[in-house]
Amino acid sequence: MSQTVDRALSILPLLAEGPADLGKVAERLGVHKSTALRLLRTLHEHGMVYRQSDQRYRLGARLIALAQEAMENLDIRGIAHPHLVRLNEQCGHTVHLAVYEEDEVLYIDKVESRYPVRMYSRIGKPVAITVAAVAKLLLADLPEHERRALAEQLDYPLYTSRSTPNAPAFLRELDKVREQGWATDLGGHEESINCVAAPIRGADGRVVAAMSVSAPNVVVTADELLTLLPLVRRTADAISGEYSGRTPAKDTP
Amino acid sequence: MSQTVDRALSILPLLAEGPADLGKVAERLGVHKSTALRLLRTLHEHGMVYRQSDQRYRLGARLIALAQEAMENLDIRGIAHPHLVRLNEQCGHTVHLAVYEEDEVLYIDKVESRYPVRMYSRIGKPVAITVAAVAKLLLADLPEHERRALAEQLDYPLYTSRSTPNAPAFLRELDKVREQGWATDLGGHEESINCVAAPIRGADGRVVAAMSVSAPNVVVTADELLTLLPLVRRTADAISGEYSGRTPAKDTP
DNA sequence: CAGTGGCGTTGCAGTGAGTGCAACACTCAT
DNA sequence: ATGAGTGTTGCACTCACTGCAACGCCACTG
Repeated sequence: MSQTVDRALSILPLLAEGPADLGKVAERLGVHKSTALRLLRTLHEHGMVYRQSDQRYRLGARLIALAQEAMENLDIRGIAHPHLVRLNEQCGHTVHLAVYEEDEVLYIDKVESRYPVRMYSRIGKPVAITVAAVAKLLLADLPEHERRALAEQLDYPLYTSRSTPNAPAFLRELDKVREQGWATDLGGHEESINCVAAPIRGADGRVVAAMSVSAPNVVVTADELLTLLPLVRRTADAISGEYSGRTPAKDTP
Repeated sequence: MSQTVDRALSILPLLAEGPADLGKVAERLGVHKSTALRLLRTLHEHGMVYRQSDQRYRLGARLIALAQEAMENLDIRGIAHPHLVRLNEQCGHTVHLAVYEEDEVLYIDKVESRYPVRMYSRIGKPVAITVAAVAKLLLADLPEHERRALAEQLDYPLYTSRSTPNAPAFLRELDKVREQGWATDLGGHEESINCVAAPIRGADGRVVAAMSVSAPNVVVTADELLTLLPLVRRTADAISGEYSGRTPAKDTP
């Protein structure tokens, strides 16, 4: 809509790939160097980009700080966090909280496993949308046309032999997940890692977030992990109750 | 420099305070509603803002994802991380890694304490610049005029009775820190929390990052924490060596 | 249910902000 | 020295951005 802003914002993902110099930015944007310079300067004034000692630009600190505030303001996160911690204390495994937003699912909170073997993930990282248990729950709740449209436009990378292979299989899986009210990922993203997930709902019953417990095979088998399902669902329901205002937040017990 | 981009970027910190509707954004920017609308639309197309169900805008997912990539691309972080983990395994306390950038110091990595009592902090959060041990190290290394200028323009909030009260005291503290090559924060930010920190230097000897170990009084006294200083310094030096290319990265031992 | 106020949205004419050019300054290699 | 490769500046042109006014839409409300 606004050409100048559009160009300026296009610089950010470009720099996310790695530091770039003025010439490269101008080239990638398809504009004159002087134009790119002015855009970069404006971004710089706002701290969105940083000029390192070799004169190249990279993403700046303000961006990180803003993202930080953005996450703190997601009220579901603040409500859920103590519940996630308690669940982690009970089962010891990695606990994740994720939300859906504009064709992406991303982790917004995480409590690390207390076992020495940990899985790799980071808050803020978009999840493997076609296989992650939390993604299935969040997408399963979308209106049908939106869900179909999204499923069609997605890529279906074969992380493992158990990854969801294509859109029809994915849609079937989503139907199943919606019906049963919980989801799993059994080695669909990384061969040896299993997850079990449950939805968090708002007052209107819509799924606003999803949480999961993940553990590698070497710690517990998939079957053992599934025995945690009732606990995970109870936790998710407790968060739902508090989020939708049905249950007042408990005083720290 | 560029009015349109400048205005658009000004929207982001505004939304970081909390969701806002079109009228409020226009008012705060001092522009017409239609202008604000176009800026917001452009931001929206890039995923920087999100329009929630009540039509108000808040910061979007792409912003969080970008910040994520920004941090992953800081090479000091990748190099330091295994060292931080090892240090945490040895002492059990919370370990932080921080960098200075454009008048701010922010945490870019963290390994959680293994004790049940943890301190609050988050990756990406700007630190209390006038009291944090890592901040002292990073600022102490700035060129003198820059250091003085920054010290003058800072606020000196009295978090506790031991907080640095004003610019002259802060500059004296920085001189001391620069001379001794390490820094502490003994209850200057939170009454019961102490930190000990050491600098990480690049090939040219300039401080590029700082790391710290933090623990609350209830776990170890300040004196006990100080006995960890040699270990912290050795770890910082090991990271320095690897970062500046003197020591090749070890194979996982 | 017509009336009213508060929102977001659209089309348009005017103009000033953004653009690209060309020349310049600087730093490295050769 | 000489050259190629950077980033930077000043300027004339013009097109993209601006603000206005009118419109559509919902939620109240008397």
